[in-house]
Amino acid sequence: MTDGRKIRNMDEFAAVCGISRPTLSKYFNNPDSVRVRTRERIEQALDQYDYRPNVFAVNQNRRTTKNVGIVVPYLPDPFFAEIGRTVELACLNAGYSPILLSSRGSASQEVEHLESLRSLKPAGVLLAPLGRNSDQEVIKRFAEDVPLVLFDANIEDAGEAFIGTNNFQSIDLIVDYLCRSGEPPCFFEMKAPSNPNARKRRQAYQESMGKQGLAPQIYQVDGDGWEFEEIGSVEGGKLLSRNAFSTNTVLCSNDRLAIGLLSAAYLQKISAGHGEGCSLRVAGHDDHPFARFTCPSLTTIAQDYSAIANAAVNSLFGRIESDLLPSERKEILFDGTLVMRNSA
Amino acid sequence: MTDGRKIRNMDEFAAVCGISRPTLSKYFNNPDSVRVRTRERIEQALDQYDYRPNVFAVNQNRRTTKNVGIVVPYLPDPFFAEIGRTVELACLNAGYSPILLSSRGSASQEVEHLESLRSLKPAGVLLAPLGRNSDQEVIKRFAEDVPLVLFDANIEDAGEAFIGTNNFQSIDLIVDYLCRSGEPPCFFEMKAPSNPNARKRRQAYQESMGKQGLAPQIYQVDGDGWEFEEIGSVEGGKLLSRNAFSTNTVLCSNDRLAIGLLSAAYLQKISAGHGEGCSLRVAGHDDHPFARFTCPSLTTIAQDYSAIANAAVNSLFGRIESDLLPSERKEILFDGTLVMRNSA
DNA sequence: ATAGAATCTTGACGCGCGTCAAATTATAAT
DNA sequence: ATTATAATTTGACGCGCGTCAAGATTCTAT
Repeated sequence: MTDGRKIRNMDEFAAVCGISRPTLSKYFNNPDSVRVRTRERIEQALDQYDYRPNVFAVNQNRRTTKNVGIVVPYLPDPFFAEIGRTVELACLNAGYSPILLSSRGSASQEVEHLESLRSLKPAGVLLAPLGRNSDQEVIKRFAEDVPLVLFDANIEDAGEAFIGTNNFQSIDLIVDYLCRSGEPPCFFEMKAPSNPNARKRRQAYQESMGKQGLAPQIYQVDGDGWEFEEIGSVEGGKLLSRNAFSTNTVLCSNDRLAIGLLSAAYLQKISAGHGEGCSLRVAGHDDHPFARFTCPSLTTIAQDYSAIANAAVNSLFGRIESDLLPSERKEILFDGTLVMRNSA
Repeated sequence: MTDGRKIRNMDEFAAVCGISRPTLSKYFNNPDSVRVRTRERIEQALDQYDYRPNVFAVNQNRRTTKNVGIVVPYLPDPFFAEIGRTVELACLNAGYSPILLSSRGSASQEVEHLESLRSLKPAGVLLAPLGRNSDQEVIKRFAEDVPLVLFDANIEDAGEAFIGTNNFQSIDLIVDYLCRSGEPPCFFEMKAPSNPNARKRRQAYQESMGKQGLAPQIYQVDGDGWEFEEIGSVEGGKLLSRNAFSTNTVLCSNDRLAIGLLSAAYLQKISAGHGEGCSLRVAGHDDHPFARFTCPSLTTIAQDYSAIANAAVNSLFGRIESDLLPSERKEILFDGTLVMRNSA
């Protein structure tokens, strides 16, 4: 349907569609800001000659762009791929241009991303920080210039808002379930977790056990980086073979550790699950995309991906579009839901 | 170390560092194109006043940018996350700005990404096409305007080059291994695979079996979309419970199907593996990041991610930097390696 | 039909940088 | 020291679009 002539810029397009350039500019900025008849004429011309405003010229001149940065700690981790994708979609639906970046587990990469985002004059940035390793000062300074919303992992006082899962609720939920359905759980985690959620979950576990009048038992293993399955498998395997767990029920700080632990159990021919003849129950947290396919399938807590993504996006756009000064910092926590499968 | 004054543009930076603006422009375009002493002066000023050229202004005026688009079919798939990440790194190391996009399994999204990349005036695009579902005509037309290199999945005659794995070699390798170590394999795949690699692997399987004088047995199951584990689990589970496989050895078209199949076997208490008392051997293809943690761990073919990524990137940059006309289309195939684990 | 408000057109400037030609200066080689 | 060569400076234009003010044209309501 495209005409032979190629439109090189807005002036030429203005010529062929008989609308002045400033009006076109207004239209592209917001189609509803022009009269209906004008809009129709423009859109008619638009699918006759396929013209798009030059992105660079547009962004150079607008005081603020429609770009939104999304930075996650580690994209090959399916959890972050999933939530990153959801946030991305929410941005698109709101008419913004999302740019999804992965910090690859490195704080300097995280800062680097923020710096290069800054030069894209983004309308705002959605950041799932690395956590402990993040350069918190840099992030706070960044938030002074650019509207910033944190999700998944919190950094005190940084950004406009934090959206995440209520680890105290979710851990309490699964601890309660585990206690009701069998032996009380011990807690399996990494010694120096980079993710602040991990610390919250440990505390939550301790609280929950306390509430039930039980003594918490925590097993912390060495390990660094993002190879959680490997760590769960190797270090968890050691604990299993030493018969070190004080109960037959292990609550893992996250699903990826649980996946590793289950694979170690399998190797040692320890049959995991909640059925007859099973000697090990394993539970996780996050409802990892892979959790349905572990052997046995993993009982876990599902975070409400889309609720978190939407709340984060709305929180950011609310701030952006109401030109108000940053209001008081908000923290929104969503409840997790228990996903009962076969491992516990 | 930054001075109080803020540099707003290249003119101001030229003033404070005593170098003319055109020379600065040259420097930012290529630091080695200016005299050493000049470069030193610039870089000295550069970390005194932190100035960065405006991305939009730069890209608006350069005939071709340093942007490189990377489009993969589905980013939540760890395989593509991994290879996408590797390609991204290779671009960064070559001094380009990668933009990683996911088609989310949709052909229209794939085309949309190409269109929006076009308006970023990219130096080139690296595309792992959806395959069967891709709009091949659009992609070919796109390649007329923008240097394009395909990887992972081929589209005949599209782009400058295709880089992938030699499925005939890799499948032959694993078929041979499976035959030597036990019963010859049957082949498990989806009925209408969107990925062209799947078709090649089926052919390769048939050829390999033929070479050994054996009759191929192919099981094709229904299923659409990207939930391969689910399909492998549900449909593979049906086959298992009907005892439909003609041999105890199943070669899956890819690891994700195999992961699903293994989970189904576990559910049905069929012990998979190559050891004593095992009644099912399962093999996959791709060396999925989780293949090490399935139960049992998955014997599979490892694709050489980084070789593919580097070859793709080099192929693209070779074309970009030598301003030659597109030379003859190249196809580079890398051999896969056998990863022996416990499932077969 | 007519006034008033809403919308559009005209013309012009600016954004920050790429790029070019001519003039000037620095460097290397004789 | 002289010359050839390479690098830099100066001044200027253009890229494509945002934005503004003044005037012309619609539209809406009475």
